Amino acid sequence: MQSIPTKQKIFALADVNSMYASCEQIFNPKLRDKPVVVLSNNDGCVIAQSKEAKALLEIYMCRPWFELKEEAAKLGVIALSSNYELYADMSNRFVQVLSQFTPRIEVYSIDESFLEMTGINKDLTVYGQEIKNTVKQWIGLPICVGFGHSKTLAKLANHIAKKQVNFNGVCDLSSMTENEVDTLMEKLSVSKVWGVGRKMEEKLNRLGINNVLRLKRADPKRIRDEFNVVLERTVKELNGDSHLEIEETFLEAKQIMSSRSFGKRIDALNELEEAVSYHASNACERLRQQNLFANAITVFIQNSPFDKAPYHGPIYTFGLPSPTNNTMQIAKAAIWAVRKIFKAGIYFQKAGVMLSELVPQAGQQMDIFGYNSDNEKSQLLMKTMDEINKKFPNNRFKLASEGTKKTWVMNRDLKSPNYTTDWKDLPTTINHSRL
DNA sequence: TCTGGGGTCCTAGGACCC
DNA sequence: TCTGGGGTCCTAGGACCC
Repeated sequence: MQSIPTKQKIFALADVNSMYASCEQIFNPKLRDKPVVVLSNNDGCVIAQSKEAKALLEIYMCRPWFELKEEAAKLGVIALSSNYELYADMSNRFVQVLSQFTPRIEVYSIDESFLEMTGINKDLTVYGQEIKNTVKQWIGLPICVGFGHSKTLAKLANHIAKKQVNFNGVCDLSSMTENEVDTLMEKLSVSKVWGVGRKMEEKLNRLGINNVLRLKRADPKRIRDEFNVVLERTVKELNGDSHLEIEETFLEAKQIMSSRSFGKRIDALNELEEAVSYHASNACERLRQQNLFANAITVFIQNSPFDKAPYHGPIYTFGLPSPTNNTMQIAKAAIWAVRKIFKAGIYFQKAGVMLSELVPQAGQQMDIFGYNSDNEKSQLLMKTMDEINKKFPNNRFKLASEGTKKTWVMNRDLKSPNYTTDWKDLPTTINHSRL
């Protein structure tokens, strides 16, 4: 028996255009209307391009910067290291503005949010323009908005709004006729669908499903047999049958990871200990922000897959004696683990710490002596540490084991100032003359 | 010299139990 | 002379997302 939807839902997806590049352009007028690229940590790869940079060369994305540098310089492309403090702050402001338009928002990533629009009796194309213009006016970010009867359709609508200029940044699939929607879908490759990556695209194409319309019309049962339940759900969502809800509630993390590649290769144990100690401290800070405690820790170190030497990536996971979020305890455990997996003569490129089996404060277990190993004194110390670090982010209060030399720290040579989160970087008339 | 970091969900297969 | 079947839990690995 087929269930008939009593009332179709409506979702919107609001997404910032070239988020990182746009943030940089807002605060530095010299970057406006210029080709700008933002680089990953260590200035490794291109992870964002302004629309001007995209126009020059689409394939910059995800390619290593050292290969592109020269050519980019000739084309007048300006490169910047990523400034996550700035992007995170702008992202919060973006969500603030969106909350003016609907009470139900799901912050999906740093640059996109789903909005529940069911029951909002307005011309959504007009409403979308209003959202777009308000965000632009209040915080300066350019966005696109897509509407549809499922999250998957809202995502697709957003893609259309972004790529097809005649939509002027807003696409509402929910008010179109089935024929109009199908015509749009027929022109899009399946890889544009949320949840279809490279592997699935290849397999779908082999089965003759080479555009979105064909995926929409595919038999869900067959898709489930050939692929999995997730893609089956996607097919239903493409048909306007909503299976994914807005997730407003803050989901508790299941694991917290801190890892990063080094600015240079490292073969000394003491430097690896410093890096691992830093990551333990960083992960613990995020653990405490969510009032969680970890039961298990994983430490890994690895050389680069791009180096000539064979891949070596030892990884060690073990349970902690009792759930903790104490930086000193976890850093000690991490150092112990890295000593265990360290091998001399390997030039390591990356290290990381992952905390898992996370439990909320209430679920904290007592150890066999009947009291928490995280006694009140150490809790107070952690709290003080977090408060100091919040006030002085550039002068962190940290463990001695993190070291002071930081030879392993990543390169961010081209980073812009922290315009919105650091008083001394606040844009002023004086700073503007410098820009 | 230089090739991101942080996640989630699902599945298959092994171990173990009755 | 027999070698079933179903359930659960765990782990590793694949695929995907931004």
